[in-house]
Amino acid sequence: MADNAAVLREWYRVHSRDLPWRKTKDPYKVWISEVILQQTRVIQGTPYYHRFLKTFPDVKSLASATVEKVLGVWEGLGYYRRALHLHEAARQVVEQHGGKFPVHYKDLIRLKGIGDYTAAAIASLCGGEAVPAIDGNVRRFLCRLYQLSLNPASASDNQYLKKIAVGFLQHHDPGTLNQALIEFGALQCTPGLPDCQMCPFQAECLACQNGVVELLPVRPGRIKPKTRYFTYILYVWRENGIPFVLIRQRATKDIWAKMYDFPLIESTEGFTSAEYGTKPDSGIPEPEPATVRQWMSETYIHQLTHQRIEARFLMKQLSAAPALVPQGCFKINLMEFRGLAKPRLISRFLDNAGWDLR
DNA sequence: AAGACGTGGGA
DNA sequence: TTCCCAAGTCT
Repeated sequence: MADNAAVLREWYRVHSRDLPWRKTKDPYKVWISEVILQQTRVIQGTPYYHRFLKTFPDVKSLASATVEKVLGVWEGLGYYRRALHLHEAARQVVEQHGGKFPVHYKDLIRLKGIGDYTAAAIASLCGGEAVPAIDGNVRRFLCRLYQLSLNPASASDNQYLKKIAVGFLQHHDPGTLNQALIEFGALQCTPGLPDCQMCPFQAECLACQNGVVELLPVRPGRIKPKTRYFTYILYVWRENGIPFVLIRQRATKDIWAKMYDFPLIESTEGFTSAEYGTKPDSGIPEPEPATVRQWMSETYIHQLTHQRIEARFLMKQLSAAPALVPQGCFKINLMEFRGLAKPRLISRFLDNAGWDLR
């Protein structure tokens, strides 16, 4: 084959973006950037990269932080499990590597939240290891270049793709080559409407020659999002004129693991304020003291990749703090709650209807 | 091995 | 409005 690696290096020399995490070979910083960029656009992740490193400049500061603090910095980025894994992996590094962040694939792959791609990226960028870092960009480029209808769920297909990528890493700086492969997929060999006229591989690209660029790589079938109906119950009261609410920390299995929101009734259908309490599964008992007045918010539609949440907020204003706090809930002053990590849905509600709570 | 896990942006 | 995502990992 023509020297694709050389073509790619030259393309990268000319076209690579000046991204903040490319200025360093510190594996800690590269790790943070790689995790932030998982399933996340550069434009969306960049402010978080700066904020995260400012808050946690090194692995030890991250390891010694509380999980609440880590989640708080991550608030708004999504896929919050990443923040939990980051925290856990930092502790692993302190305990198992004396706080020195590893740069070898075999060590990296053992860390929580670091999979095949991220381990290879850090190992090649920071350790010079010749391991292929195949992300969505690289997969797209290679599948098109060689017209491969690989099954993304097939382990053997992915092994095959790795062998092809390794071919690009021979005799050169593997970190730079991996970066170049990724950048090429991100900027030139884009998912939709790539500008193949401008592509240095135009003559060699099998997908381009055969007019199947748009069909590759093969995408897994998409599942239609399921609708869930949330009715949040907001117990609101005042202490010395300051508004308080009842909140709770979410479980680890469902969406928004370990983040904070309000007591919640989930139903198979939405129900109205009037229906609240009349349906069998509208659980939470009437508080003591009794509700002074209550009203229902408008419906908030929260569209996610795999689910659509229709949420409403039933405000129940109490004359004083509830005598009995439901299991798992606790009282908090509304201002303090603003400082806790919460899903976007809750932030939106607070920004929007927060006035009602005063 | 398939499904879950978020968000904001663009077509 | 609705759909498709964007530098994956975990279970």
